[in-house]
Amino acid sequence: MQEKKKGVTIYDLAQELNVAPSTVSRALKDHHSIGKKTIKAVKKLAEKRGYRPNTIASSLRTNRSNTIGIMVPWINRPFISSLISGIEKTARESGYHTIISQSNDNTEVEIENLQALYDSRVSALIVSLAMDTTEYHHFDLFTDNGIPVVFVDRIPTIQDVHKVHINNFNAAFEATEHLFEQGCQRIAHFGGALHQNIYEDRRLGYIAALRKNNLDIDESIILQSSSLSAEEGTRLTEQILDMPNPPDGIFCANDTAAVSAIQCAKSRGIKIPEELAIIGFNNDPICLIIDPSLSSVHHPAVEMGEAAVSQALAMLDGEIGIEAASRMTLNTHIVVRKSSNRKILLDHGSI
Amino acid sequence: MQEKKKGVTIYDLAQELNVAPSTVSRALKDHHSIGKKTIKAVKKLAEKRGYRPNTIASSLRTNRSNTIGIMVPWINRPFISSLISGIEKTARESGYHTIISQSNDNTEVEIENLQALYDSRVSALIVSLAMDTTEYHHFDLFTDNGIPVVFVDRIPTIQDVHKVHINNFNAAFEATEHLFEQGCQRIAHFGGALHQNIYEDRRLGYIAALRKNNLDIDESIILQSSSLSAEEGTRLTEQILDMPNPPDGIFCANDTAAVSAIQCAKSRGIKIPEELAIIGFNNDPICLIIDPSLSSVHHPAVEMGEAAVSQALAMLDGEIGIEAASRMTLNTHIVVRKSSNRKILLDHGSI
DNA sequence: CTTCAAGACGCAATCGATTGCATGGATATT
DNA sequence: AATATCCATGCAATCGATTGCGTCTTGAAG
Repeated sequence: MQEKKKGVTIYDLAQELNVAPSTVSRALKDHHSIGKKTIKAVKKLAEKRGYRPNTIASSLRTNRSNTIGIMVPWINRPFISSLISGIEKTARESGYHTIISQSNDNTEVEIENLQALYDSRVSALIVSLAMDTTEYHHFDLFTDNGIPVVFVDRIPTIQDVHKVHINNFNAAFEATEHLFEQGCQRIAHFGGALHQNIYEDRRLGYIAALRKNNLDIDESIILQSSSLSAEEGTRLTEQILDMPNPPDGIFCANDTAAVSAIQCAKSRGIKIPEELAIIGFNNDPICLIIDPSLSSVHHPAVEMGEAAVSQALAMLDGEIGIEAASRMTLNTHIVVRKSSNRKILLDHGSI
Repeated sequence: MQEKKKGVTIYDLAQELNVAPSTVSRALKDHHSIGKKTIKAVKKLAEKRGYRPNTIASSLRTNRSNTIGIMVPWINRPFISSLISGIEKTARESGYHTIISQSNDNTEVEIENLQALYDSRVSALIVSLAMDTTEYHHFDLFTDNGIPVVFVDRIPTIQDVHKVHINNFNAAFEATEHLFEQGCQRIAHFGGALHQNIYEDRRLGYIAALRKNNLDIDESIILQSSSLSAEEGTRLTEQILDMPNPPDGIFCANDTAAVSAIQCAKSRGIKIPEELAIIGFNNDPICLIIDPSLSSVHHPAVEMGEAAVSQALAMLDGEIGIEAASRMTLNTHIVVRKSSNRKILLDHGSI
């Protein structure tokens, strides 16, 4: 009964069956050149002895770790954890493990942890950049060594990389135009750090929507925050509500700050959406919790994770060149809820 | 400039420096028996050639993967993603990687993925059980082979395992008593699957609090739900509000369902907390979003992750026997917010 | 000048699985 | 019956790093 602490290896099985380890190895994976009875015997004994393959040894020999590395700013954010969930699920279904690392939105930590991910020889890497990352040479280690790198959501501004993202420009355009259609004439924007293209694109989409509908573009109500945290949302909201001519709509680049905006406006007795219509971004669960419920742009987190893994695997299979660049753009749609619904709409889905 | 696709190894460095690979290996880790100039030369060349250790080879040789496996029901839940965040951070600081797997609350998936985690020879395993897991033999693979297993939050009912958890009984007791102190005389309870000890303990703590304060124990307002989802929360709330003598307080075993209860009660025009006081469990971010803000039991997710890693590492270091059983119980405290605050309190922290 | 010791480094086995090539036996072909 | 063919399996190198032990150099002590 006393199990060997070292675990069962193919050598143990080979010895017990009087065959070569190579035969055991082949038998376990139904190699055609191994006899049927041998295969059966090997598998039976493997089962009996509780044999489990040592993927470390296998990885060393084959030079394939079957592991996908993830680098994200934070794990415990609704969007990111859903993204990871999608990655893990898809990876597992394809026989890959998922190894995870967070940068805490700090480029230096990102660099450090990327090295560790490389050291463990991940088969592919999926990345959402730290907020302050503006240089990308730390990814050369991977690309130079033929390891696929797929960027998701927060992607580099350079061209020759593989990306999975949404069309932030269009999404922002639609969200802003939605506010206009609801009668807003003076729409503010709360954005994030502009060197992150997602925030830059959202800003541009917002501006384009204003232009198209002949609304003034007033820089004093186009605000940026490096974190778009709840506190920042409150601060920005107070700032615009204190203005002599406050806006009648806000397009906010995330839901966290949008919720703060709702709470702040409510506390001032401002009616939402009548006096101030608000739409957020991400379609986080809190959209349904806040009262009035928050309209938002649906951000397909799980699907993005799945798509990123698909891209990575396609590169590993040689279907897409690693040196090449690819781009996969997923669809978003706005979800109209009470915070922006001034008219009775029968529309894009609601609560 | 053309990098070898295979990457630089200690053999490459050894050859270039005319020393043995063993010398390079030792030099890279400052082995005392290697001369200072040699060490310097090796490190310099390693840097120059962009050498990165192959942890797979190292793991095979040393039989130590420096990887901690995580098995959780879902990644994208506030509590779990914070737990993972704590695990990843602590593990990384100790030189360990984190490999992640989700069971989708399904025992069969849990078993399957655990095998894969074993195959990759994780150094230790941290687990929060699937909702329907009631047998634990699939963990024998690890314990029989000397791999530390630490259970977190959703832990087995058996004794001889290592656990990190909170005192659910006490937490529930305090939460329930808090409602009593606020004047509630008929307190309902929404619980989870009772074969999961966390829900059983919360139920027992609730009952004990009723007993202590001489309140009736009415089974008709002690409800269970296997998921405690938002939908289930709504259903249970409607059920009790439809009763001829509805309760004046609810202690709910998670925040998701508690939020539904608030929304459902509000929609019926019931005043919270005056007519119905509610307290949840977990202290999820949504507690601050819902109006009125939700009182809850603070569940130290990140700290639990840290503690679990500490336990696992202590076992790896031999400070704690692997066969033995240990238990680490973290403190909770109730956070009183508007949903249960009938009196003006100066208390355990608030919004 | 000899001896001993410490310091510095190399040799070769090892971890477990994989795989190209070789080999032995059985079956089939003429 | 002899040769060709195929099937099943074994041999041994390999992946990259680690490590016990042996060897050689050099400086110091006697």
